Amino acid sequence: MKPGVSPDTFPPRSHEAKRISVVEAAASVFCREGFAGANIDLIAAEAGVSRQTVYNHHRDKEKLFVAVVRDLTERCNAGTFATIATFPDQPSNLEADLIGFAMRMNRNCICNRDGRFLRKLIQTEGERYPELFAEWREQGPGRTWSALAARFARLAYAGHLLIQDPDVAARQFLALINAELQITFMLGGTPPDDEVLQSATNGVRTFLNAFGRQKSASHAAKRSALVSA
Amino acid sequence: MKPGVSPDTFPPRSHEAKRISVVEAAASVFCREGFAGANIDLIAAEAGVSRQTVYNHHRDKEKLFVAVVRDLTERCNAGTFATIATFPDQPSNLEADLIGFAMRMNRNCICNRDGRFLRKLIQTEGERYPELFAEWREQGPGRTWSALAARFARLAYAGHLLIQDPDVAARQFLALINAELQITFMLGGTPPDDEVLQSATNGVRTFLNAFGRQKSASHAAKRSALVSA
DNA sequence: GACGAATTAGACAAGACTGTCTAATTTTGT
DNA sequence: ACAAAATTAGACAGTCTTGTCTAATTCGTC
Repeated sequence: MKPGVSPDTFPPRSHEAKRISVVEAAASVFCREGFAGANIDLIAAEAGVSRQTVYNHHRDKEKLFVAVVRDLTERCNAGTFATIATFPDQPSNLEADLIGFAMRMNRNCICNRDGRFLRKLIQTEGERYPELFAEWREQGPGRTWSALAARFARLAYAGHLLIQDPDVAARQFLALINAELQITFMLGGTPPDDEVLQSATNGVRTFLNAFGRQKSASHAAKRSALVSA
Repeated sequence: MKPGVSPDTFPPRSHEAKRISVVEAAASVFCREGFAGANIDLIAAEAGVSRQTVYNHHRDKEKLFVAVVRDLTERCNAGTFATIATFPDQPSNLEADLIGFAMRMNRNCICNRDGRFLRKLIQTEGERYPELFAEWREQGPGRTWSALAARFARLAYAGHLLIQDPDVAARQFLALINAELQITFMLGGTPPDDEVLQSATNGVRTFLNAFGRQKSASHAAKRSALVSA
């Protein structure tokens, strides 16, 4: 090879930029192919670096994998806490505000690249790295659910909801707003916006029918529509 | 193939018994190691046959994988429809009957070996075999959800529930009764019986609060308990 | 008991992958 | 501009895996 001018990307990237490139490419390949099927040469090519650079930054395949999971976990947690911070503590329109929040949760934490990748890695390799994913479990869902439960408890205390156990309500809220996306998630896909909205809307309505102070207006309206049909 | 006397134990097993052994062992290994990581020698050893026998029954690794998925899909569907047949159409105690049904769904369709294995294979290899899993999707969740929705529609028509959209209600029912088991499922584990019961109970109560004719007694009781606390 | 089909253990070629090494080149800090 | 550090392409040994083949053995059935 005779590189008078690097034919790669426009400018050469820094040391740190390459480390990031490698981890990103590795995340993509590990998700697509699984740990065993992932190929270091492919990761290097996808990151736009040489194989040796991959080994320079991360001693071996296993260390690289751990780095990928830690990176995804950290970013997902940050995104999730940032999104929970937008929880509607003083709702003007409870249903609309909760649907908005549900959409933000889905878009920023569950359907985005990091969320999908981390979920897939947990599903496929979780049993192989118990300690690594135990760490994720404590830092991620454990604290996330507590934080969300606290917000629901506040809403209940303020009289907007009737909740017995805020932890249960928080888990059920998350389950409900994703109820219609399960199949897509299982196959690793990204649901289109309108499906996400549909699932969030249906989920929030059912949640409010269960935990709201009275069954929501939309429910009653559709009930009479059903009767007349 | 007429097995007049079937020596199921250590003595030599029949042709058909070996085919089953191979598929079972393959399911286990594919789940544990993923498609790429699965090793034919290991499958053969785990099935108690020679490697050549594996190749005799199934031309190659990919055909073996497809056979495993078809086998699991078929058994899971059969189990699911059998369980849906036990849906409480004429409930004496709606909450108790639905909790019982939820437990049967969890135990016979979701937490059992076939359910866990099939779910894991879909998650890990779903993107690699679009047509295979599209088939599963139509035959499995597609028909399952319809069948369950029909049962809920009947309950609603008989006046036991207030449901606008039975399909949405069916999906939300399944989401709710598993809401507390998500993490365990993600990591491929089997939740203990008491957790399954807890999740089913909480899920059914919330479901009935949302879709029942009035909020359930247990809810009202706990609500006053909460207020007094 | 005997015959054909199935099974077994093992060898085998072909290919893929990991992780190391080297020598040349490029980038970065000063 | 210069020296140190990082990066690159490529070769390489060692290992593993798949799928085929063969020759010996066992099984099912008459």
